[in-house]
Amino acid sequence: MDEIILDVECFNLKYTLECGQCFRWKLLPNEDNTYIGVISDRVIKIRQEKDKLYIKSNKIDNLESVVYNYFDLYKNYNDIENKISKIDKNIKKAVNNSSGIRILNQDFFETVISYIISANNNIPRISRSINEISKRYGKKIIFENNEYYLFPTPNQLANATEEDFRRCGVGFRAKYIKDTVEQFLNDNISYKELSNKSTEELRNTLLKFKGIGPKVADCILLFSCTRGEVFPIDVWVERIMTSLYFKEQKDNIKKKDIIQYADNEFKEYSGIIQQHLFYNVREGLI
DNA sequence: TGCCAGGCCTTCC
DNA sequence: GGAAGGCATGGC
Repeated sequence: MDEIILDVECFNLKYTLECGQCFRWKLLPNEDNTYIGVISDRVIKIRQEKDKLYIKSNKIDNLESVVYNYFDLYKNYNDIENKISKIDKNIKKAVNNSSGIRILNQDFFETVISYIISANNNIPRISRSINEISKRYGKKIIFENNEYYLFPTPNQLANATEEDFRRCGVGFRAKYIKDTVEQFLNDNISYKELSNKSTEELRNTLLKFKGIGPKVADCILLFSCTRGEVFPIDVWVERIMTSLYFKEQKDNIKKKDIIQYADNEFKEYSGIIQQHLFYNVREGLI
């Protein structure tokens, strides 16, 4: 099997895949810092040693550009981390703890469904549900004698019922998923067309789907639409932002106030800062 | 047992 | 437009 080797800078595979923005990558036991997962139409096995990535796949054509795009390797994160470290001492500390996190560019439809599932849910169960949906409806790929499944297209999910989704463990979100799949099919939604919209327009489009509220919309915008200026606020980020920046008013702080703070202070780097904060607070580092 | 999980929808004011 | 209550399910 061919393997490609890429030089990278300011990149940490572990932090990037374990900071909660994606749900399907699996750390292989008995292999050092090696992950296996799916990017668009192929299975990827990837390992990092210092500033080198070692990558294998069932599909070798365009592999380099697919990996570059997915892991956002075209961008200079040294510059970004230097800039945001100057914002304040909290950010500096967080970035120092998790240097090398990158914002992934994930598939739009998969991200929409994944984050609908994420609402009021926990990460292990989110992963199980997404894997179950892929296994039942996605294309099977054999790689190194194991079976993997692509995330299904809207067409592949066209005949799945609400009850079918419920069997994948998504609970009350089944009807939201069913509804969203129907909208994708009826309106023939393609990311290519949506990508021309402004962030505000695109958010409003997403908010029309059942099961997508402000937080889920912002995650979709950040993790699959290259909108780095959004600042998704979940319970963890709300907690840490309140304790870091709103200590005096902690009893009546609103999400609106936190978003305004991020807009003013973090600006176009809100998204990457949010990921550092999320990783740090969940790992108990700050 | 009761509470929580990367919130959102519906109902009611 | 804003505040409550309900929601599937599994882990702790």
